[in-house]
Amino acid sequence: MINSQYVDLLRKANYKITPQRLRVLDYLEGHPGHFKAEDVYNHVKANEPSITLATVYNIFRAMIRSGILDSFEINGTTWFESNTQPHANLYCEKCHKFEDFELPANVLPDRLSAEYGIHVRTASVLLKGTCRACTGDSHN
Amino acid sequence: MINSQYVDLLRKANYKITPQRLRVLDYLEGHPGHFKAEDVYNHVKANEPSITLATVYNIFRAMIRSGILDSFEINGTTWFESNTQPHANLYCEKCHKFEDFELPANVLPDRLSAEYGIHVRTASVLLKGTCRACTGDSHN
DNA sequence: GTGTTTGCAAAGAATTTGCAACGAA
DNA sequence: TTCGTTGCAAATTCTTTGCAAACAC
Repeated sequence: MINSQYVDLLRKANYKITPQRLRVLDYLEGHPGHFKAEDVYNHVKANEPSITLATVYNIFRAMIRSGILDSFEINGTTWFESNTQPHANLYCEKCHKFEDFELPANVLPDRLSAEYGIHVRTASVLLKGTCRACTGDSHN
Repeated sequence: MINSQYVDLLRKANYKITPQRLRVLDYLEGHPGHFKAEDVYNHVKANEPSITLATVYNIFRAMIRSGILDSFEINGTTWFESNTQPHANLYCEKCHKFEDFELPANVLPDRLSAEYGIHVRTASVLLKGTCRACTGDSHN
């Protein structure tokens, strides 16, 4: 099964494998991009009607601690993503979608740690502006 | 007066110069680092007792639009800073203070815009980890 | 004078908490 | 069996809003 890597990560971090957590992993499989708690809540509710938003938040915390998810905040809401590799997130202020961009090697956490004599646990690069599609768009 | 540059920026953006806004500028002058709305509120209250938190938020919005302040979010609260030059903010998870770091030229907004064919209006690099002081600290 | 800003109280949005019942290991 | 997890409701925290009075220009 395609999610077994994530299941392993949960197990390694001493989390139990519950049906709710498996349904969230299903969501990740089908949605490689960026999502809010409510997006996942709405999706999981279809198969697991008793689940609550609080449980989704709870599960996200476990998954972040397991190394499955990363998160960042925009305008008071937290966005999650399963791309845990260092990268830049561009939030398009026109179409309100995200686009990922590679980061130059010299801003990767390890490089920053080494260069500055600090310990960088997480690094998030958040760009706000206009995405490729909307920039190329003539009618704006 | 040392704040005249900020006053000019407010004027250029068509904002009026009110006593409350001047008191917030006073705060900036004495606090070059990172602060929350409540920090400024508590400080300004001393000279302007009728000010409210809502007004501070209101003033911050005007100052962001004037190019005086930048902001970013951590754990559900918004932090503000008057350093509007591109840089990385390290949030130390041990001492809960911030430390600023220069960014390599290839992650400056203009470079990213050019390289990726997008328009980058703001770029925020947020590092979480352990600051220089706490990393060098033996007892942890 | 005119339109902006302030102060106040109340609303809003997102996330967390407490706790009893449930369930994975 | 045991302790972590879920579901539910309520609470919290941060930020915004509506509106009348005050004020900058």
